[in-house]
Amino acid sequence: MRLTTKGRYAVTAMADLALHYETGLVSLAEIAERHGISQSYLEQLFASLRRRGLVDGTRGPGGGYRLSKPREAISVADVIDAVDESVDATRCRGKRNCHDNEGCLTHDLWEDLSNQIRRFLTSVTLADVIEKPRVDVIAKWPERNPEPVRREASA
Amino acid sequence: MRLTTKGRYAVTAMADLALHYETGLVSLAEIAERHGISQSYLEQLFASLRRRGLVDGTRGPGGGYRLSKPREAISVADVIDAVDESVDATRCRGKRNCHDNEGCLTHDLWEDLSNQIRRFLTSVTLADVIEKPRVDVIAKWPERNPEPVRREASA
DNA sequence: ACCATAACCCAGTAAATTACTTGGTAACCG
DNA sequence: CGGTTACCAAGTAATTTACTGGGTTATGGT
Repeated sequence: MRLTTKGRYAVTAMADLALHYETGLVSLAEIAERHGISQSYLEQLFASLRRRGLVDGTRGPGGGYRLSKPREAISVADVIDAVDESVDATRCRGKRNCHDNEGCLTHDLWEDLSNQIRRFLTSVTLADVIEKPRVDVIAKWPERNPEPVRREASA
Repeated sequence: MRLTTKGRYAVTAMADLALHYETGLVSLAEIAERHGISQSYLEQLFASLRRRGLVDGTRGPGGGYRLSKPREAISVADVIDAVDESVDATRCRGKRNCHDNEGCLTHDLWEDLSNQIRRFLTSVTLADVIEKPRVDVIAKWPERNPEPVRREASA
């Protein structure tokens, strides 16, 4: 399972682009400055984002980056996938060969967890990120067993 | 966000204990053998699990470990917490000082993600893990925006 | 009493990954 | 034509993970 500073930086930078969508192009120098991220590191991340078609770059003075799609059309999952490779929680990367060429005892668990995470990150767009009403409210799901330990399953 | 082999090993080992709950004590040698995990590494993990009161150990010949509570009373989150420290996805570990001593642009997002993950892992017990009907079914939530990018919200 | 077995404990290390640096080239604008 | 910015490739420092080694302590069997 991969979810590190790299992915966080990428989402932060993309959120920045989303915020300044009308302003026009945003340079990496600005983003680096605003969020305290190494500019060269950002360049690497944007190389990936560009390859995935999430941003367009323009060179020369006054150049910079902009989102290649509307803010509502880019999910956080898209961004993380681009730089982080995957949010897969299984060891076998989906193939069911974790132990002795068959699924390990916990394979299904990690697969399910991966699906949950993916479902959540896919449901949140850059537009959601930059408008402040907590996305937790947006993505609210019924809580079934918030405290499974201390009580009988009454439902 | 931390969710690595360490946590997976721990959950696998605990699931093994859950499976052999009636049999009595299970030695680390058995677990190591069955799942291809280094025994010394397991010892470290079980030190943490013991400190958290999730398992009881018995020394001497015929000794080993057993769950200190019923299988239904131990969640996957308990296990991962014990060895992995946290499944917190934020950089600031919950404190809102990610950038310039205030919450960064994406703080809420990671906090919400952490809550989602926690909610899921808390809802799955060791009993769920070892009985095969996919826990995905158990923890099934209504899908709101499975593919937000490519279609209108028709629901 | 003794020995084998297992938990228990501490500290070190190899491998992998992440985060970042350095040093360039290519397009664009005035 | 010179400065600015994206774009590209490779190397390195720091951190973390996964694992090893060398012990001590409790217990059960003979």
